[in-house]
Amino acid sequence: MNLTIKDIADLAKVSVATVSRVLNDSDKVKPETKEKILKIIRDYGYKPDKIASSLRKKKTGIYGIIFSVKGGRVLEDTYSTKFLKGVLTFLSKKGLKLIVDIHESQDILEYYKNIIKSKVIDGFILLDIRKNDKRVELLKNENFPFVVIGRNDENNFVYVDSDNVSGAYIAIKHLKEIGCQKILYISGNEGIPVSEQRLSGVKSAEKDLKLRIDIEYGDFDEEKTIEILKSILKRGFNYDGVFCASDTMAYATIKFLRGLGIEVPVIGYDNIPLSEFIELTTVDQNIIKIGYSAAEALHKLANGEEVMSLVVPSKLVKRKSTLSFTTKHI
Amino acid sequence: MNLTIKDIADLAKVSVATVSRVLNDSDKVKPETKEKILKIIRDYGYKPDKIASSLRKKKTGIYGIIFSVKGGRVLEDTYSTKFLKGVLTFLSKKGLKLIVDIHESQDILEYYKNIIKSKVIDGFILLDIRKNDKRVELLKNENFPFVVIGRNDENNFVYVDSDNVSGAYIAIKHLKEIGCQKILYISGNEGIPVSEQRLSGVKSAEKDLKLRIDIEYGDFDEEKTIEILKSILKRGFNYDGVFCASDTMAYATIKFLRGLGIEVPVIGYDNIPLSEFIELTTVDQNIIKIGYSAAEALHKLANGEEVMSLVVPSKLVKRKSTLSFTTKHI
DNA sequence: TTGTATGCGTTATCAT
DNA sequence: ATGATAACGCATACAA
Repeated sequence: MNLTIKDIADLAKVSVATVSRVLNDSDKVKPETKEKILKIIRDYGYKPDKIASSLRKKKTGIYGIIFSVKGGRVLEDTYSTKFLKGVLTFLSKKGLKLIVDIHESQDILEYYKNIIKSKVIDGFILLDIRKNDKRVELLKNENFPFVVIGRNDENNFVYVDSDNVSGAYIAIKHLKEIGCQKILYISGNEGIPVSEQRLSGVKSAEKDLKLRIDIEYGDFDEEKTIEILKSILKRGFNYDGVFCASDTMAYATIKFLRGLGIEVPVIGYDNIPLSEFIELTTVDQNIIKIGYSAAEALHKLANGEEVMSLVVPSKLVKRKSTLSFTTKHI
Repeated sequence: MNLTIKDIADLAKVSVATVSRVLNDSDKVKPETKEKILKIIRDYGYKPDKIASSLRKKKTGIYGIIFSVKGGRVLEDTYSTKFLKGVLTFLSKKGLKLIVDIHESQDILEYYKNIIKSKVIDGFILLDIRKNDKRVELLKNENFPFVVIGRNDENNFVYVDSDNVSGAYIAIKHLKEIGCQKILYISGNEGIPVSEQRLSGVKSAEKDLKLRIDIEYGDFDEEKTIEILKSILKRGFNYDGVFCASDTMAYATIKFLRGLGIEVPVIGYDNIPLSEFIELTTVDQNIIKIGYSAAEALHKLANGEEVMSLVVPSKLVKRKSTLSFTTKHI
């Protein structure tokens, strides 16, 4: 049989109200009685029932994140785990919990709605945000706390995003530093925010650093990258540096060019595990930090605090794919 | 303002008891009134408060898993995500939830104890099981439902484990099939269950298939593997096939031997992402299935059903690290 | 500073 | 087949 607050009250010869007060360290309790109660709580190993407490307080201390099985983060890549680790690092420090869930993408709105009404979580972290995301509309209507990872055009919400602009900028800057003058940038899909942000960083670096940078639009993947390179080769490949919007593209680039005997500095984006292996210089988004900050923001939001959106800086991880060229170029 | 069961009862002109009955589809309710109530529930979009329900039912429909930050699965590798994906696939199908947590390894028992007493979860999945694992003792004492991933010596609990014995067996069998006769097996650390199971599979394959297999004890990691290979090379390397207890070891082996101009079929274990990249033949544990089965077992256990432990078969993923030798050997 | 009493939204027991 | 009502364990408004 498990102890309840009533049992503790009886043992301490006080009322449940007083025990409840020390449990939530309300100040209006005499130090002596507080000590007495705490001792009994310790001696008997009493822990309050969080479900009962949640029902009363209308707060559970549990937050939620839903991974889409199709079309979004699938909870299979290292992004997901690193992100989770960041989130959990914050939450566990505060004694808070996280419900991780997955869902097929169809009736996703209904799914969110059910979870909200079931009252088990205090707030959501939203992944894979899209333009005119219906979830944002729903959560705002329900006045339910949430934090978005990434941005869209509206940004009528609190978000935590990677600083793609400066991330791309520092990559180009590094190419310049090792002596590159005419650079090829293979972008991600046109029209999606991440691509536009990275492209914008590339363009401002081009201006600031007085470089010549050609832009090609890829799709973050290998095949398209190789297509692009092939068509460039027809008119002659005369770049002394390549920057790609993803590590996958960078990998494809190196492999393809090497097959043709062309060796040129290449930088990728994301720092996926493969990149360490092939020693690819790349932009690391600091995903753990993003997760941590998102959890922190959500918790504040759920407690009625004012919260600002946040852009987390990335850092360049320098490896052989550029460093091995430093001597040649200088 | 959110609807409660009382509101629905009033709208339907019945008592809350009746509404509760249709909610939990108890059979003792007239079809017409049931329909009437269901219609109102649908029309008004009512969803019961799970916290209130949990308090009454003494069940939340939430399960828990705790990752150790130090010394265990760190929620950083692909094992963790694949496993989670399996678990969540089952749970989401049943409308159940999962709390994912991390914890520093120190007062881990206290941590489990707190969570149990807080009443928020109905059962645990235990990772990184060890000999005489204190958590097992605790959970058994508390009579709290749990399922273990892996085994130890006692096995006085329900577990879901990978079939390391047959996994190792099929690897050796494949080596034999491509013509290997004298095989080197580099084991994992002596004395831990996984190592012993894989070794046992190797040994029975040795007998069954009439092979000559030499055993060396490594530690699942690169450095030790290379040490072992170096010492073998002193007396001459005369193996025509190598099987390693991990992909990492297999990778080290290939790299090291290749550096010496030695090309020999190599098989690893785990099918980590790198292995696809380097085209390493390896044993895949089917981690997603393990996660799925564990969640299923836990749910049954938490509902008082009898549950058997389970050993999930692995499969061999054949790639170039062995297939490129098929012609030579035949 | 402490106690009393009520309610949080359900489910279960016992009537009817 | 349905209703009235007492729990579930805790937190809080109000009283003392």
